[in-house]
Amino acid sequence: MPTDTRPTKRSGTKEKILKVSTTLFSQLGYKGTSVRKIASEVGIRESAIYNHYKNKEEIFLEVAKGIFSSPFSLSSDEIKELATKGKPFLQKFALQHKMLTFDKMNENMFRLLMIELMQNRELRVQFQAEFHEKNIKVLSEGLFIMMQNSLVRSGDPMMVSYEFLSTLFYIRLQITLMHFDDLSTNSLSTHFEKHVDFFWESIKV
Amino acid sequence: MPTDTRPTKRSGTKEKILKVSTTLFSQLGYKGTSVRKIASEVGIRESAIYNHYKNKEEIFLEVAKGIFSSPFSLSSDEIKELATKGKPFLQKFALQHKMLTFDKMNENMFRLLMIELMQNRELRVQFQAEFHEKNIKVLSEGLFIMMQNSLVRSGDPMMVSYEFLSTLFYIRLQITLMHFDDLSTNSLSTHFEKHVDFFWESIKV
DNA sequence: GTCTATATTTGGATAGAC
DNA sequence: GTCTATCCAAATATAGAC
Repeated sequence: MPTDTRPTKRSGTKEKILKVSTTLFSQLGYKGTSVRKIASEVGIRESAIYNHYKNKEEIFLEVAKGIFSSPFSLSSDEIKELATKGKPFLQKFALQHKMLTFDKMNENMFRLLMIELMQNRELRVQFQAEFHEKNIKVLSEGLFIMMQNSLVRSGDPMMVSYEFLSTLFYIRLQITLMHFDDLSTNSLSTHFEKHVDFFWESIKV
Repeated sequence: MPTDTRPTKRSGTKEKILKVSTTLFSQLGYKGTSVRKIASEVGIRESAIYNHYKNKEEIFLEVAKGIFSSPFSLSSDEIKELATKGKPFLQKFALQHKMLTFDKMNENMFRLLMIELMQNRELRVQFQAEFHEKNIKVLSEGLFIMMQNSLVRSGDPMMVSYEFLSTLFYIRLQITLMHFDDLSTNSLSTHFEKHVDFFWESIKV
């Protein structure tokens, strides 16, 4: 059987719907985005949408899947290795956040998260687990090692992680807001590095 | 003329509309809140709403006015006085944020802000000016004085203020999210104080 | 100032021809 | 898989009686 007999005809319409929807949802939110608008941008009629997705909700859920999927992560081994060096661990962590912040796709996802966070309980639960707790865990592991090695002053690793993470979040929020209005983020782009420098001075022994 | 001849008949309906709208907008956002729902909660018909407000937008703008109006502020004199003592300045500032966070009305306003921030340009501009810059200014003034008096290590007051403010914001966001789902914020309620303690240790000479 | 009735628009979704 | 046609529900808003 040399011929490709996959059932999916690859016209790409489904992918295009998803792409257009991602942009619209991240700019207008769930309620602000109509199936009409999606269809219009894709270049097909509303009814044709329903050949690919059961309803608007299904499109949104597909889009929302991408919110907490990060292209970056630190393995337990990487954490251990970097943490013994001290500052480079924080630098790496902050750099990953910076890259996410300036990545177009992740920016859309962050915007969508902010829009729907107050209106979607499931998203709040996921934010707590997939963003907050996950990041606190990674940071705590690193900081715990640094404390053991007397690289940083001792304290509650979770609490110190909280301090470090919260500023990264705020920088990301501000940059995302400015990008929305096509404002320059030059002055903010170095904030990630400045934050690491300030923080390291704060905790190093 | 002993009789009160004010043109406004004080039935209180207009105030009730505003109150109900505030709650609904802060829970469901602008698009999620219908005039129907507002009228129903107030206990009148939709059409009666229009005797008090021109349209839905006008109600929203009236509600939105309260977002950046804070019952707290620090005068220039208060800043100078507290800043010379060092830590008490930061404690006072953080305490004010804590009170805002746990005040029902301000919690609604913060929620509304978060919902509409990504969808309303005017709100983004106001957030930058009325929240971010205003707070950075107050903090910078205090920190500048502390640096002059050699109470804290020298550095860029604006940058240090940014570090301090961002964590307050993140704590507030988390608490607001948890209150939305009726979750206990016991473990978070002391974060404001812990943040001040940690931060003071970080910057004090 | 509130009501009933109604106009109008917008949005989600389906049926059936091609 | 896409189109036209259509339906239905929900939402904003207005007119006019009481």
